[in-house]
Amino acid sequence: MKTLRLNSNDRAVLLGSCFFEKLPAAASSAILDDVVVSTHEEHDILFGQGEALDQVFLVLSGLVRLYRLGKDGREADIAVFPKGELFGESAMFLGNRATANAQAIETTMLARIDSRRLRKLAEQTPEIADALMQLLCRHAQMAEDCLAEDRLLTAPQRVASYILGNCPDGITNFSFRLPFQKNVLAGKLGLAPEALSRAFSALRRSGVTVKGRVIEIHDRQALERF
Amino acid sequence: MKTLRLNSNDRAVLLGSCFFEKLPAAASSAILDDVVVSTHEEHDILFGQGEALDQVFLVLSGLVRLYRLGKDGREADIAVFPKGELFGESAMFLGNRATANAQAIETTMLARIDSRRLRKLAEQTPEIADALMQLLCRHAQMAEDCLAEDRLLTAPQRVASYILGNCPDGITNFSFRLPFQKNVLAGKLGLAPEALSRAFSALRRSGVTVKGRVIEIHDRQALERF
DNA sequence: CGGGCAATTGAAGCTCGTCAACCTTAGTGG
DNA sequence: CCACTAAGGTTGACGAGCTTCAATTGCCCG
Repeated sequence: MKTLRLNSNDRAVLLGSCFFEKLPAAASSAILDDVVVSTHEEHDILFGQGEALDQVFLVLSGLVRLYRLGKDGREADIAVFPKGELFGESAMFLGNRATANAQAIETTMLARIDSRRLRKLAEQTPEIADALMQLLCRHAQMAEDCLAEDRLLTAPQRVASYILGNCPDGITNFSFRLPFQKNVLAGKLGLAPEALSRAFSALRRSGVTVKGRVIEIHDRQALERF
Repeated sequence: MKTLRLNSNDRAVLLGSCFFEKLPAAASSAILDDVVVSTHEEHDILFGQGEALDQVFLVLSGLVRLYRLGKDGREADIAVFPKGELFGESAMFLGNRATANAQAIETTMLARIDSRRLRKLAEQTPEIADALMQLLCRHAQMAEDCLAEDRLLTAPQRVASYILGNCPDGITNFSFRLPFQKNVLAGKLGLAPEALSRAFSALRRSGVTVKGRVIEIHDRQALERF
């Protein structure tokens, strides 16, 4: 891991991210004042469950996976964060201890924000507090969505749901590229890689073709009915 | 559903709840200024997924279940809120739309707080904003915990984990009473009632006895190893 | 004592995880 | 240009774990 200062490109990514987007410029630059940038290789562990954690992270490039470990060493993914996502914010309110592990899935650049300072800024600036609440809310929703899908849907249905989530409304014919390896998608959906493979096979009958990372939907209706 | 004003007992429950506990008195009474109380029978639906929702709820007595519906009518529990818990707060930040259904599991009294007003108060009062962030964080964690347990643990392990969560540290012999029907516990753990039953059977061999709603642990170590 | 509901138990079926083998692709070096 | 390798992905076979349905037991409150 190397640490750097913030360059202008990084700054653009930060300001364009979901969290900073709606903040007034003054608030943003107050936060960005002492941001540090770090780079990580694929498979690098960013922090581990239970460790002290006094920073909040924003993905400048690459991909980060949040997961927990079972007693037997098995891993369960909680979330996957692409470029522009802020994560690690919950430690801020839970005694500065990480509640999960974080790992870089690809070569990744992170912006690191001091959480104590951010919290102080949130006290002084209602807009920042509001942005934080929206972020927490979004993350809570993501987890609840996952939980509900895990409990209500079968593997092919979860995959169908993921595909539909990437397909604009009112279009029957559509194609898009997975933003990561199938491996990662499987983890995100709570499936073994083999199960994901079989799910794709099952969806072929409903007009889904998969070539490498490219997914084509030929009949949106059929997917929705699945 | 009947609606009432706030009496002194309700007020005590509110002020003693996790959310209000740490708030300065001025902030609390500002919020409680226009609180309304409503009563509900067992099985009453409090609100439904997708409905407009401009209130936040606090359980004064009884029990509330948050759940989502699958296409086939099956239900997946997201959370169960006992007395003193605040819920429905996420709608505040997501366009005032409920993202799940809520149902009274028992005869229940709710305090209803206008969410627009609460949000305004949060802007003006950093302590309220902070309490909200902690609440959101706790709820996010609860969902993540559930998700991780669902994915990492078998049914008996999840039940063991639930029992251990109700058993103070450093004690080998312990007994407590379930705060709700086994039915509800099954839902909370993402199990069919039959599966919960079988899980209890399996745990008998590890020193857990169940009589009605009373659970006895005779060997904490054995449970932890499970 | 009996009705009704929760809880338990049994049997059957389905979904998914696991293990192993195989295929495909890309990258490497002769 | 082609053989070789390595890693991701796919397929098959099998078993574990949970759901479902059905029947039974246990329990509370009339």
